[in-house]
Amino acid sequence: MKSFYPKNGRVILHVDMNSFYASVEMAYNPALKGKPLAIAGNPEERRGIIVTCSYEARKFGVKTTMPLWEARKKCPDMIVMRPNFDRYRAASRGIFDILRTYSELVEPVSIDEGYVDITDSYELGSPLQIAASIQRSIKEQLDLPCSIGIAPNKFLAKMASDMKKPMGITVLRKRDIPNILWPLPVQEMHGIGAKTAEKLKGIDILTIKDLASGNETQLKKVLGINGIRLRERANGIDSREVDPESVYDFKSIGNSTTLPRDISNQQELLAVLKELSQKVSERMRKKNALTVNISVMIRYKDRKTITRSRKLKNPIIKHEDIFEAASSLFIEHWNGNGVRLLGVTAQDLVEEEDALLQLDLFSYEKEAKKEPLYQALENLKSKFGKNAVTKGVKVDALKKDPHTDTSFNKDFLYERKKE
DNA sequence: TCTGGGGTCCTAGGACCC
DNA sequence: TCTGGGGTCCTAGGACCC
Repeated sequence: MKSFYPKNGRVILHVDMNSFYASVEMAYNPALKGKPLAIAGNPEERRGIIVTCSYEARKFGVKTTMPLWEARKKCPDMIVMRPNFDRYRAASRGIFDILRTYSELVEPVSIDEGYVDITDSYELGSPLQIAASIQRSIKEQLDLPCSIGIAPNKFLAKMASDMKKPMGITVLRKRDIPNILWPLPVQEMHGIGAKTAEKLKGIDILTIKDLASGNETQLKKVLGINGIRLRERANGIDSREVDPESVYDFKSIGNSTTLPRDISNQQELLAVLKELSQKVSERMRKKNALTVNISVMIRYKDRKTITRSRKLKNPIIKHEDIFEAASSLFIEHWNGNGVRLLGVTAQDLVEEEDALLQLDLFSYEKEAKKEPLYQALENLKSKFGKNAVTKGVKVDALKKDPHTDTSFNKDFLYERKKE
């Protein structure tokens, strides 16, 4: 079995839940099984789009992101439910707990899909046996269906999991690429959407095979660096590792909302921004993240959407500070027309320690002009509390300080931190 | 009768510095 | 009088995915 894979290669699974939200509802209420079911937002609040639907509903042509009225026209007997996110999150936790019993190298990529590196799990059986066991466990323990792709890298595993649904298991070896991957139209590829497919059509690239042998200079001209990467993927090359830590790696935290009706009253809009700021702040606290960049999104009633962002001098986390940044951005850029959607996003997140470092350096630059370093640090300490003085600050601050005292080393500073 | 909300990554142009 | 070229930061927007 191991000889199926290149020497020293990896064995990666991509586990993809089938119509996840709908399946969770069916597991929760088995009377729904076998029926056309859609999870959709409330049309009264202008959130009436299909989020997920069961395979029975798909038979009628119902698709994700389709407006609810259109889906109902196609499938009048469809059962429609509002999303129960707590339920889905609980199911998701259960799934990843199961996956982690097969390998420690589990990387969730969204609520309903993830990669598992089973290269070192050979004692549990062949890759095919492991995949079958995972699929069975998830079905038996949680009553949820999934499809699994088995391949030597993430990209191929992802493509493979898409090939048999529901409850499929697909092996995609390097040598299968010409027969299985290459005949597919290029837009089937993960990472290629309508726009990219259109651009590729312009240079006569229609299938993944065309892309695999495409002219690099031409691809770079049309798609930039992404063109080169897509060509690599089309050839089955992908060196990304399965990274269990990436879940903790947040780049931004944002909340947005489509308003139940278009609003052009500034007070009302500011009230919405305030609520969004509070939500963002709350989520940041849960993750111990601060931000140095706030952005606001405004979608007007004609659906024209703008985003405006601002870099901040100091990291913030309090909802008042977020609201202040968001509201000033809004007031500066809102054109007065009716607003359909508002969003607030904290971009450029920094961890608490790094944030203190930035805070300190900023303050230090001011202080250092008048006092020697040790005095400046004392002042910082009294201002921001002892935790404000972190190891990072000292090292950087020392580098910058013209009055550096060599006895003023890191050890001393570590001690200070412990106080 | 319309078209959600959560993200990531990349590009491009202007400011600014050397 | 006539102006280079590289690098980085900031901002806005686009493309894509689930």
